[in-house]
Amino acid sequence: MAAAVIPPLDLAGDPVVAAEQLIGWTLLVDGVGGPIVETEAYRHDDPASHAFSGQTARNAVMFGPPGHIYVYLSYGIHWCMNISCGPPGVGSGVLIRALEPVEGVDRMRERRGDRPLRELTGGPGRVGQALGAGPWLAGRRADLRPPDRIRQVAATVRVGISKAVEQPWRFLDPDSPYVSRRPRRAA
DNA sequence: CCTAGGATTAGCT
DNA sequence: GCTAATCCTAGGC
Repeated sequence: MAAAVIPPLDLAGDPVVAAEQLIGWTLLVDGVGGPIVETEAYRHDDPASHAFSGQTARNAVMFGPPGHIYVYLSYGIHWCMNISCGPPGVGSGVLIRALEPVEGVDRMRERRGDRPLRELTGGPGRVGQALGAGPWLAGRRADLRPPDRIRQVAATVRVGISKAVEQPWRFLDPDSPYVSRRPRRAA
């Protein structure tokens, strides 16, 4: 029988490509995490990107080497996790919007409360909380493991932004119950 | 210095 | 469906 084809992962190039390839890869922080099922790409020349206005102390990780963790505080409450992409100096990344809670579920529940699996890591703020994200993770190398199986990948428009809203740069596994919300088709 | 607003979520109507 | 919670950052004065 044919060997399973592991999708390639190239974080050093276009974050849109990386965001699609990352679906199915397992992300761990100190052993806690699981397969990524939803991402969004943020290009350097993208008005919706934190890197759009140039490098600052806060977004510096996006301008560093690919494969490192960029965290930011959303709405003053939620620490969201990204993986830096592209060649150093450019400034791009992929937001991790949802993953399947597989490794360290107990620790996720310690951090998120005793909630059903679907509510542990479905949403960028939830992923951050479940994996213990905060400023202390900034710049750490992302712990990524290859997919254990092939997944479907659907592209939709991104969520919660006010600029470049038409770009279909959100990717998700349409068969996973752990995505943050049902897919909406790109216009 | 001061202010507006955000890559969101939870809880209530 | 609507909105409060909560705080950091960029940008304007």
